[in-house]
Amino acid sequence: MREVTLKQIAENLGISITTVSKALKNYSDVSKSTKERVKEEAKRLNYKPNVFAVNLRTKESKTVGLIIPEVVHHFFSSVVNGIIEQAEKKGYLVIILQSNESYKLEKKQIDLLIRKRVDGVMMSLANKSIDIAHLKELQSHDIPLVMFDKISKMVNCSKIIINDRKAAYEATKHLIDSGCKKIAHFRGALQPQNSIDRFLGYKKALEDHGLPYDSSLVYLCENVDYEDGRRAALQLLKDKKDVDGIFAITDMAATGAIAVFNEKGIKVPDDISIMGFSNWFLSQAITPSLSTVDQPGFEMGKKSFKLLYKEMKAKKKGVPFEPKTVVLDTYVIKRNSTK
Amino acid sequence: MREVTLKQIAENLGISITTVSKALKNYSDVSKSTKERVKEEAKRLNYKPNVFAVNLRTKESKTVGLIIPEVVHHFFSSVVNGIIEQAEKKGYLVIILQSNESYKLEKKQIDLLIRKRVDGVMMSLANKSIDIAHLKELQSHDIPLVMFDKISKMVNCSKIIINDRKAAYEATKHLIDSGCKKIAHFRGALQPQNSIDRFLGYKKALEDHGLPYDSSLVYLCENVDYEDGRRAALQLLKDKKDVDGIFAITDMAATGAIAVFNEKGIKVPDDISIMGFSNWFLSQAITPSLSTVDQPGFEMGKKSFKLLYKEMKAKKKGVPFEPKTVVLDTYVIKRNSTK
DNA sequence: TAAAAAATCGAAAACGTTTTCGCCTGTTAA
DNA sequence: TTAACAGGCGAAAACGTTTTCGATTTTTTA
Repeated sequence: MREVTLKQIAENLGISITTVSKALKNYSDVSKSTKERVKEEAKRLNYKPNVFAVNLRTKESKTVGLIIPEVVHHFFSSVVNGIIEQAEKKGYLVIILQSNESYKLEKKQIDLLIRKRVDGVMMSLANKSIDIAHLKELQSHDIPLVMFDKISKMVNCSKIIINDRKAAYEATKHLIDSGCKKIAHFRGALQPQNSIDRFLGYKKALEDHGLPYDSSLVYLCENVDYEDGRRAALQLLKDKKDVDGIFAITDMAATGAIAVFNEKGIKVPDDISIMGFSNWFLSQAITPSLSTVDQPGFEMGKKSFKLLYKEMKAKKKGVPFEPKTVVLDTYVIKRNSTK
Repeated sequence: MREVTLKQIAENLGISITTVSKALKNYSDVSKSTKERVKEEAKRLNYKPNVFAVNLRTKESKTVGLIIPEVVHHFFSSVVNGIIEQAEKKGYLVIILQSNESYKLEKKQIDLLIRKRVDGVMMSLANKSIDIAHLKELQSHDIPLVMFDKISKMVNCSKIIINDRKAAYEATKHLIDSGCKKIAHFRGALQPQNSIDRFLGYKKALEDHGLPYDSSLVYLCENVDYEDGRRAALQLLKDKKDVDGIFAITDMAATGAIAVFNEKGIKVPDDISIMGFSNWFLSQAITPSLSTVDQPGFEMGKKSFKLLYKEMKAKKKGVPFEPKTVVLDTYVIKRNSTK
C-alpha cells in the first residue's frame, strides 16, 4: 500500500503538485472549482500530509518537550495532565522525559530535545541542578522555555510558580490559629529553593506570632517522602520534644508522621496537629484526613503551556516576547488533622 | 546564528556533502584521515543532524505514541515510567496522550499518531471503547501496536496483561484463609474485561472453598474510586449484611471503605478484613495498611516497550513478526487490613 | 609493464512538501 | 486597437539528509 502524496492526487486530476498543495490550503489563486475537485480527491484517497516533509519545509515540529523530575508523583502527574490537555487543543504533542532528579540526565534530555527540534520546552528543575549551562544552550538554539514549580532565577524565561514562602507561612499560621504553641517543622533538603522558602515561611510565621523559633524542632527529610516522615516522627518522639503541632514540607512526609502516631496511639489532632503541603489525593483518603495547602498542579500545567504557546507564536511572527512570571494562588485546606 | 549542516562542514573542508555524511556514519569507503578531519570539524561546529531531514529520508521518527485513560493515576503513571525509561535506552522518545476513558478522544488520538507517523503505539483501552475500527486503521498503516492492561481480544497484536481472574481468586482466597466466612465484593463497571474477570475470580474462590455466592453481597463501584468505596461501605453497613471480609476491585475503593469504618469505630481487621487490588503507594500509607495484590505497572511498561521495539525492528528488517501475549505475575501482599 | 583490484571520492536522485515567481489567457479600460 | 490588469495555473527551487552508482586514483598482481 503506497502512501498517498500530493503527486498522487495531482496525477489523478491531471494538474500540478503546486496547485494541489495550494488548493488544500485555500490559496486565493486557485479557482473554486479546482479546490473542490482537489479536496474531494484528497478525501477519497484518505490523504494525510507527510509531517516529515512539512517539518523539514516549515522548520516546525508542532511538538513540545516536557522534563519533570518524577512521573509517578501526584503533583507532577497533575501538571502533565494540564499540559497535554492544553497542548492538544492547540494541535501540539508532548514528549515527556523524566530526569529522576539527576542533573546529568536532565542535561542529556535537554540535548535530546534540541536534536529533536521541538518547538518549545517546559520543565521543572531537578533538585541537584545548580549549573544552568544546559538551559543556556537550549536558549541559544532559540527554543522557547517555560519553567514551573522548581525554577532557576538565573534563567531568563517565563515561570509559573506558587509563593512557597507565603503558603508555608499560612500553613503554619493555621496551626497557630488552632491553638498550637510549640510547632515542629519537617523540612526538605537544603538544595531546592522551594524547600528553603517553605522553611522561611514557617520561621517567619512563628516570629510574627510571638512563638520562639527553635532550630532543634526542625527535622530534615531529605527525600520528603513517606519513609522520611516516619523517621522524623519517630525521632521527634524519642526526643520527647513535647510538640503540639507539625508542619511537614509535603503530604507524604505528613502521612508518614500520621501513620507513626496512629501506631503509637497518639491522637491526631487532639495530642498533636499536623499540616501537610500540596493537597495530594492521598491527603483526603487517610485517617484522620490531612489538613494541607492546595498546590494547583493542573492549573500550573495549563498555564505553562499557554505561556509557552504565546512565546512560540511570537517567535514565529518575529515579534519580541517579554518573559512573564505568574504566581498562582494557594490556600489552606482544613481537614481533620488540625483543630 | 545559522544552523550547522553537512554542507557547511563540506565547504569548510573542501570536500563533498556525500563524503561528509559517509564519514560521520563510518562508511568503509572513506579514508581514515578524512573521517578524522570530518569528525573533528563536526565537533568543532557542534553539528547536530537535522532530524526533520533524517526522518523524511529514512521514513522513521524514532518516536512512539502512548495512549492511556488517565495520567493522574498511580498504576498508569508507573507504566509510563517503565516505558519512557526503556524507550530512552533505545533512543526513542514517547508522546503521551490521555483518552480520559473516552472512545471518541481515543479515536482522534490514534489518528493524530498516524499523521505524526510514529514508529509504534502502545495503549491501554478506554473503558468505553467497544469498537476497534480505529485500531484496525492504525494497523492498516503498518504501525506496530502493543496493548497492555485493558486490551481487546479482537485485535491481533502483542499484549501485556496480568491474569485478573487468578489474581482476584487469590485475593479472595487470602481472605478465606485468614478466616473470613462471609465476604462481600466491591466490583467495577460491567464494561471492561478486567472488572468482569476480577468478579469471576472472586466468585470462583468462594465456590471452590465451600462458601455460598450471594449476589446481594456484590456492590457496584462504577468509577472504582475512593468515593465509590465510601458509598458502597455505607450501603453495606445500612444493609446490615454482617459481613466479615471485603474484596474491593481497587485500592482506592478499599481505602474509601477503610475510611468509613475508621470513622464508624469499626475495627479493621478485627471486625472486618479488607483486601484491595493494585498495590498503589497509597495502600501502605493508610491506617491500617492495606493488604492487596501487586499489579506490576513498571514492569508492564518496560515489557510493553521491549515488545514494541522487537516488532519495530522486525518490521524494519522486513522479517515477519508473530504477536506475543505476556502474562505478568501478581502476588498477594499481606498487610494490616487482613488477619 | 600492463592488467586487475582496491581504495577513495562525488554527482545526482530521492524523500514530499511549501512558496516564489513568472507565464498564459481572457477581460477591462483608455 | 493597444495597454493594463486580474485570475488561474505550474516550473522550479528549497529544506538537509541518505544512498546508489559511476569515476578516478592508487595499489597490487601477473
